[in-house]
Amino acid sequence: MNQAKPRYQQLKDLIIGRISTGELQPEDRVPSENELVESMSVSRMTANRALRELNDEGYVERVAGRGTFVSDFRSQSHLLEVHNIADEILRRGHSHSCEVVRQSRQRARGEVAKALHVEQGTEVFHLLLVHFENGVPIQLEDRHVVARFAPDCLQQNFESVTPSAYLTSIAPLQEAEQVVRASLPNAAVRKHLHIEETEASLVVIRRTWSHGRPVTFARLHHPGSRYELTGHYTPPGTPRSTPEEVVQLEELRQ
Amino acid sequence: MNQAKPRYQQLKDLIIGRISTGELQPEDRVPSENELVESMSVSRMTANRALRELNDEGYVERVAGRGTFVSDFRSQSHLLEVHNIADEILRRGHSHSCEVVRQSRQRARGEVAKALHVEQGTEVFHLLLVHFENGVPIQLEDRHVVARFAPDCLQQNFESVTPSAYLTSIAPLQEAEQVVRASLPNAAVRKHLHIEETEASLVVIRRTWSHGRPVTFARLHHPGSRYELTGHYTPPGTPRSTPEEVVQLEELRQ
DNA sequence: TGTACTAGCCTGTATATACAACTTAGCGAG
DNA sequence: CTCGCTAAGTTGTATATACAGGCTAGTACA
Repeated sequence: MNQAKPRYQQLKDLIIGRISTGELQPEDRVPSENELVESMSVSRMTANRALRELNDEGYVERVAGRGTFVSDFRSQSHLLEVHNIADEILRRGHSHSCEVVRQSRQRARGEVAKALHVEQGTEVFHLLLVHFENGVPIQLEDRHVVARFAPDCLQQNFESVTPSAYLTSIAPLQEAEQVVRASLPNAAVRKHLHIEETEASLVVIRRTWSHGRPVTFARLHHPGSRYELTGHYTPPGTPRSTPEEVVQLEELRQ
Repeated sequence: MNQAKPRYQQLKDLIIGRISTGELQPEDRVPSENELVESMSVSRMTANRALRELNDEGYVERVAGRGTFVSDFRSQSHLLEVHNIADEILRRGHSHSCEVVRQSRQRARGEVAKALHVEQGTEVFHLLLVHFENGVPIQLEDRHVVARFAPDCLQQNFESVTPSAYLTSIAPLQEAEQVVRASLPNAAVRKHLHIEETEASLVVIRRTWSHGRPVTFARLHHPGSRYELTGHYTPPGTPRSTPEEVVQLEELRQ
């Protein structure tokens, strides 16, 4: 059942791994194509494809004549792009960890049943996870999953596999809706996110479909002082903004 | 000064051109790699790279053994879509009104100067407007505009023409960046939005460009209890959601 | 000492070739 | 007629090779 991944993908995974463990820090030099040819026994074109795709995906930056270097920030992502908190953190070159607060079987009630298009009392799984960026809590994930789409959900270890990765493995994402809200979090949320009573939280409510049916419904709480959504809009046919401009925006955010 | 584009990019441009003129419709078959080898006199690897990147970018879908086909269009709106509060309100069938709190000439300082890429002390206009939906305050718009792009800004009556309409009339929007944050508003913001001390606000910080230069920088404050951003995501090739499902989401928001 | 140049590394692109896996149409045996 | 096989076309991947062009450090020369 386990397909052997293509060689260029193995190279990408290897390098992403080194970035995510912190072995490679932003600005660090990534092995050159010729070094990968030597050490990994691949052709230069294969090494080229791996590094080029990592460049396109924003993990690294390549400079002809100098080399390939780990990126500092993620290139623009659409606000609505369905993103995975773990990938987002890793792409920033930071470490991601996850703590499972609850992983249980429940009967769908009220809002959850309505959102998932199931009858009251239908079996669902409930996940409550805290995601950490460099040890600091950055997201409280409160997720319900329709049980029959994910029968082995309770057996998963979500401290090593992220729910996003698990869910896309059992059901391909086909559609998603998001609502973004600002609110004052209750005591339980404040406790998990380590925030003050006077701090707002940014809440993303997301529902995703597969095969025409709602599969999962999640409320993602973030500390207002440590998290924001960013986006970039360019009408068709406009030249990309230069990295310099993006840096300007970074400063502006402080 | 004009570099010759690489061959694979020329192929991509050619195919994108055929799609944008309508010569190639969604679901239509795109020339295969071997056909491009013949007709364009390139190697198969070059044709492969062009089609593979068009696939990664969502223009086409490739199926091993069958061929390459134009994707169903990606006209879904992004959360990031630059929207106009007045249009949004009118679209909901509600009434929009606007109160001008301040409309003055200023010298750019600190964050504003940096965001607009101008020297400290450059002349800018400052607008402070409150937008109402059915008489209820829904947005506090705190906007700075580079003066030389909008010389008659102070003469405008923003209670009848919205700033968005005015600004697009003087300078075509070419690029925009947004940051979305949750925060606890200060007393002034609370007063204008008629909200309690214990209510969070959703803040959209938006910067827009025209002709390669920042033109305006706005902070849009919204009451957390009465405003939210919504979005919808559909990967290429997925059937659209039915109106019924959207209605379901509306209910869910209550 | 200072400047100019070059050797060596790096990425970027392009080609020719090869094999694997998937899909479909068509053909042939039963 | 139907089932199954095969051949041809397609994408997916991998390799070896080649040349162009950017960058840098170190060397040779003035």
